[in-house]
Amino acid sequence: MFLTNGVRCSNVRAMKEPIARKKVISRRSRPAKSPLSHALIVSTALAILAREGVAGLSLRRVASSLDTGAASLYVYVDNLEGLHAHMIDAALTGVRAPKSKTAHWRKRLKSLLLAYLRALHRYHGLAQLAMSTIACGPNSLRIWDSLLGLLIEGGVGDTRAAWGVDLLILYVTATAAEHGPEPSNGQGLERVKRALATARESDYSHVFAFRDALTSGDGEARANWALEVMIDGILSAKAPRLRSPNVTSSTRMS
Amino acid sequence: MFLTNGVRCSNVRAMKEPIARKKVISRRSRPAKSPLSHALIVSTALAILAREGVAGLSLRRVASSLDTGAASLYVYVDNLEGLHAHMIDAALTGVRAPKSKTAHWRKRLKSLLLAYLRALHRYHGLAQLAMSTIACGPNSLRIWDSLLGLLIEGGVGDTRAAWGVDLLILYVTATAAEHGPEPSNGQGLERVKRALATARESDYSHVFAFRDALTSGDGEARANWALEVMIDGILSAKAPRLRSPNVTSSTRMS
DNA sequence: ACCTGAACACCGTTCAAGT
DNA sequence: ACCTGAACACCGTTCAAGT
Repeated sequence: MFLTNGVRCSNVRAMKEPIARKKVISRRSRPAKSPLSHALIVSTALAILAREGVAGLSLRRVASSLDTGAASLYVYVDNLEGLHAHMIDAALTGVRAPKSKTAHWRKRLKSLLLAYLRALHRYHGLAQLAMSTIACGPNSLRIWDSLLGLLIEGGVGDTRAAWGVDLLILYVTATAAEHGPEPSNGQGLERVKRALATARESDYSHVFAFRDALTSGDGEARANWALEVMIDGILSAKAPRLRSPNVTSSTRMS
Repeated sequence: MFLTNGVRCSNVRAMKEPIARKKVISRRSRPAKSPLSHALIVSTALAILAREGVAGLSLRRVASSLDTGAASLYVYVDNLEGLHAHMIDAALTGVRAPKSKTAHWRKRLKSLLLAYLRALHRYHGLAQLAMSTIACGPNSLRIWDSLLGLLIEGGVGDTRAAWGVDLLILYVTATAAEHGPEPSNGQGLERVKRALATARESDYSHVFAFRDALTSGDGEARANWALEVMIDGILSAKAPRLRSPNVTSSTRMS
């Protein structure tokens, strides 16, 4: 209730300030302008990200959306990076695997990873934040847990499961960051296509031969293919050899 | 000559300014303070990145290292993002695959990818730049070309080669960005370990069971394993099905 | 053609002061 | 306990003016 209200407030304020004067007549008639909270700050920040992308996101911008100064946020937020971490976790709320036994584990695994990909794509630039801040909030942990469970169900029960999950998540996050709906990346892709188009056969014969294949397919198609590749690889890979292959490690001694 | 000199100059100036007064007596005795150039700006920026990390890198900082104002750089550089792109390509200069036939293609492929990984790790935060700016300078093209050639040598001659190279490069770039030597990521890893340590078995049973495996191994060991996984996967994968599977695509008609 | 100072419109973060 | 204005030390980029 408060959350949605807060977000809408920020929406209104974002487009200049015509109503503002009419609404702020009395300081008594409303509860001290929706009493700032951690959740309100995070949801407002996500709303700004959705509307203006990563370039428009700043503590000052969030604060002005909330009709206050940036300093006020520091009661609820450690710093900008901390806010980013909480934004990521909040955006991952709905990301879940299909119910157990409704489909083959492999299908459910891919479904969860693609849901994660779509969540990152829902907000412009969220994936960039996810690349610079390793997410480890409750929603991230839940997703890790599900992924581990699905690989275990698929018979990958050793260190491969842990490293495999790491690989899968890293790939999805990175591909979202690279092929995200960000304007800068849109330009980036154009730049790449131009570079490929001007690559001469004498200099870069293989790039020349594959110049179309290199940029073919949309994001989801490529992600689909890459996930198949990695799952196949994880299934057929050897478990990595470590100093001590199972749980007992030096860290548990010290 | 000028490059190295420029870099050293910036090095000196970085640690306060004791010699400065003695050196800048005459404006005639030196060639208008090493005449600014694209290459000089890029190498100076890389030197700053190496010394102060991504947080210390800015156009103003580069300019002050070069004893001028930020505005002066715009003759040689489009903007900050353009500078980033050139820095990445410059840092990739020495990244090469071992000579043909000196080893199995698979060994040479991994060697090239690990050389790329090490190049990204040489400068703190360069990988982060590489994630936000798709590199497509001459050195990047050369690396792409080598990778494609090696996969082709390994019998992967269709669209898999193009998408496979994309996957491999994306992974290496992303893992360098995530496990980079950046202080922020150092903190990040600590945060993750703490989050894993406090994950309760009742909430996240699989994460709990694999909490050690999830953070075991150093960067290179994990990269090694992940590359094996992906190469295996690429070799055994089906070629992705597209509207038109080979070179001829709609883009060549228009 | 190249360089520059000053300005513009921003940042994150801190801190003394208010309530 | 919570909020705030003002300040600090920065940003990228533009532009008129100089040489």
